[in-house]
Amino acid sequence: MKPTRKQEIIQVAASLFKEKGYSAVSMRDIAQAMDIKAASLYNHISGKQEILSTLILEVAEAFTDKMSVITLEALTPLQKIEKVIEIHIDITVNYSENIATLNNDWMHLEGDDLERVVKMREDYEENFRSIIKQGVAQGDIKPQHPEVILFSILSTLRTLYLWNEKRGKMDVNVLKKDMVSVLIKGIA
Amino acid sequence: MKPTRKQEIIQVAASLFKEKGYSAVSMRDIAQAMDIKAASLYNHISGKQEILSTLILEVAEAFTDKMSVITLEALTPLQKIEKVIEIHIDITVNYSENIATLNNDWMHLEGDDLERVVKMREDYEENFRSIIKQGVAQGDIKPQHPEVILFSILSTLRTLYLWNEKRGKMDVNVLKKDMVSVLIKGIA
DNA sequence: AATTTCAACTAACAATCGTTAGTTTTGTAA
DNA sequence: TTACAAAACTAACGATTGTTAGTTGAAATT
Repeated sequence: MKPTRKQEIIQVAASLFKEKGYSAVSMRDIAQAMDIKAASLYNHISGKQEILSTLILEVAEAFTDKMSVITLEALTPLQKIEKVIEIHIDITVNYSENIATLNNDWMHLEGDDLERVVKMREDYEENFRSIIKQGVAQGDIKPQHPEVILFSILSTLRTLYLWNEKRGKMDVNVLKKDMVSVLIKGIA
Repeated sequence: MKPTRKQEIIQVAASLFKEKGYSAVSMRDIAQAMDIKAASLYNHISGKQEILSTLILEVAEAFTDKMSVITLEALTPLQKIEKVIEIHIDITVNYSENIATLNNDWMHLEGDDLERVVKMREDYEENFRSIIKQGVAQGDIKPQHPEVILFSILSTLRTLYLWNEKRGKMDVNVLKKDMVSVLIKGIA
C-alpha cells in the first residue's frame, strides 16, 4: 500500500525521534527532512503531539494485543515466555523507531494518551509477571525473585531496538532461537 | 563532604534530566527546583552543556576504570562477568540519575566530549566481548553468538537504573546474587 | 572598619519554538 | 477547460529558549 502523506510524516518523525529524542526534534526539523516547510505539515496532522501519540499508541497496542493472545493460549509458562520473546523480536524488527519513542518519550504524552500508555505498560508487565510466577509455582522456573527475572528479560527485549541495526545479516529466526536459549537456559 | 553549589546544581539537574530528558529541561526548570533564578546558575557553571558533560563523564569514567581493573585480574571469564555484573549494580545504586542521562542523552554532548564518551562506550563493549569470546573458547560459555550474549547481559545491566527505585528494600547483595544467577545460569 | 568575594538578583538579547492565517500552486475529475 | 480538492507556500504570532550584562546585599577576609 502506498502510505498517506500523514503516514510519511509520522515515519520521518519517528526516525528523527529515535535519533535525538522527541523534545530535541522541532517541527522544522521534520519538515526539512521531508523537503517542505513546517507550516505545510499542518495540512496533514493537528500538531507535534499527534505525531507522538500515533507513533506510541500504534506499537503499544501491538504489544498489548499479542500479549493478551499469549495469556489465553494453552501453553506451559516456559513456552509462553518463549512466545513473548518471539513477539518482541517480530515487533522490534517492524517498528524499531516506534519502540525507541515508546521507551524514551512516553512521558511527553499528554492527557488520556499518557494515562492509557502507562496503564498498558503496567498491564503488560503484570501479565508477564503472572506467567513467571506460575512457572515458579509449577517448578519449571527457579524460585528466584520473580521481579529480577521479569526485569532481566524485559530489559533485554525492550532495548533490542538498539541492536537491531547491528544485527546485520543475522536471520530473525536464528536470533529468536539464540535469545530464547540465552534468556531461559543462560550462558554457562 | 558538603557539596559545592556547583555539585548541587548538577545533582538537581540530573534528577530532572532523568525524569524528562536533557532537551525537555530548561535552565529555568533547574533554577526553579533550586529556588533561584536561571541567571544565577551561571555564577557556578558555564552553561547547560557543562552540566551534561560533567554528569556523563563522571559515570562513564567510573565504568571505564572498573572495567579496566577487571580485565587485568587473574580470573576465569565467568568470574569476570560476575564482577562486571557487580560493578554495574554498585555504580547504578550510587549514580542512578547519571546513568539515565548517559543512556538517553549522550548524543547531546558536543565536540570532544561526545567523541570521548562514544569511544569509552565502544572500548567497554569490546572488553566485555573479549571476556565472552574467551569464555566460549575455553568451553565455559555456550558457543552461541557472542553478540547476543553481550547485548542480553549489557541491556539488562544498563537499564537497571529504571528498576532501582522499585527494588525497594531488596538488599544489594541479594540482588547481585540473583542477577548473577539469572544472567549466567538462566531461569529454567 | 574597610575591602573583597560570593551568590543572588533584574532586565534584556537574539534565536528558536509550535502554531495559525491566508494565499498560491499542483494534480485530478467532471 | 473548468472546477475542486490536496498540498504546498509566505508571513507572522506569542511564548520560551540559553545566555549575557550589570547590580545588589551578605558573608568572609584583611
